[in-house]
Amino acid sequence: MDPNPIGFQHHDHSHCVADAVEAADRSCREAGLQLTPVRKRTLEILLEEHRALGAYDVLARLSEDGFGSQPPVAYRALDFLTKHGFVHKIEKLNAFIACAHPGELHTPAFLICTSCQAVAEAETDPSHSLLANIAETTGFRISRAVLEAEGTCPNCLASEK
Amino acid sequence: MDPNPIGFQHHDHSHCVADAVEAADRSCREAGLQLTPVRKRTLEILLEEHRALGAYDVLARLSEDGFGSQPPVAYRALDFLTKHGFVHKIEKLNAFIACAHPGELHTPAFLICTSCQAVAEAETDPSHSLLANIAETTGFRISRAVLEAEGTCPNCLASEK
DNA sequence: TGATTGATGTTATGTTATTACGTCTCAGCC
DNA sequence: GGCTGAGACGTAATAACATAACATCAATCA
Ligand SMILES: [Zn+2]
Ligand SMILES: [Zn+2]
Ligand SMILES: [Zn+2]
Ligand SMILES: [Zn+2]
Repeated sequence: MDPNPIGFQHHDHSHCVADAVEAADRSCREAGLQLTPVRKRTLEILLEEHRALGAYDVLARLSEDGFGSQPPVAYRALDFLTKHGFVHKIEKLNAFIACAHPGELHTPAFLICTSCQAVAEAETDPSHSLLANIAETTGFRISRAVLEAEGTCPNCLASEK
Repeated sequence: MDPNPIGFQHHDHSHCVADAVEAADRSCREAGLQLTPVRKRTLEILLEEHRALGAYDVLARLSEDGFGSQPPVAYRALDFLTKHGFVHKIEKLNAFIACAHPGELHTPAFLICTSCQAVAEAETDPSHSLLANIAETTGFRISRAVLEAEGTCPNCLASEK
């Protein structure tokens, strides 16, 4: 299985890390946010891997790179990036992944392949959202939604046969 | 979708625990499953509380009742109940809650009030499911879905004013 | 200058979950 | 009866995930 899928397709990975970091940098400057070295490096790590990483995986990499070696170092950077939409947490995996569609405000849905561990981020249509409908009928006001599905990705389905 | 999710309304709780346990008992006998004392007691505990409980909360109660005191005791019972649809795990809370609509196969959606901690289980319409649509367009085969929303429940919205 | 804020680091601890292994029971079979 | 395999339950030990509390430093600003 491809160790490098975005969504479930192959792609040229060589430039997208730098581009995404650059975009985040610009976005932070505009918003008055500090994309500090640890934070930037954390984002790079997630982009390079292009898959969901646990906080301790990230921490190990940061530590190798000369940053602090204690859990709060990773958790704080991940919190910042998550809070500002550059990274998402996959609740089902207790893991983090770089946003595949940064910039726009969105409610992502994740498709998690239990065979190859790939994670794809799909966009949802807010107006037709299942949860929005439920919220409307029940009078519940949603602030954040978690949409995750486990299953088998197209690649793994194909190779099963 | 269920227009009347259990969770945000008061209701007479006195009989529903016994009824639900009875139903589970019957269902297990029919399916050739063993609803053993620990498993039954675990289900009772979750039904009595009628809210999401952590595995260690459940464990403490089981231990008080003379069952084992080590984590696997709770996790194994919860795994059994979850696997067979009597209990759901709320990923966002790392907690477990008794199913509000047992018996039918379903993909529940949870509404989690961050103000009062109430959790409501709403039914979803599989055919119109957001994730089902995504799966169709991407070729991903879903085996399990996690649908959870955090926000404010109708009761808390009302008392905010 | 002194106060405030926000970022980073550390130590220590808390919370959630699993692995590994021994025992018991019961059903199926000789 | 005695053997065997499967499944349930118990324990000890450990792994994996996450936060609290506190010290330091730099930038900002009255
Ligand atoms: Zn995203
Ligand atoms: Zn796959
Ligand atoms: Zn349910
Ligand atoms: Zn509430």
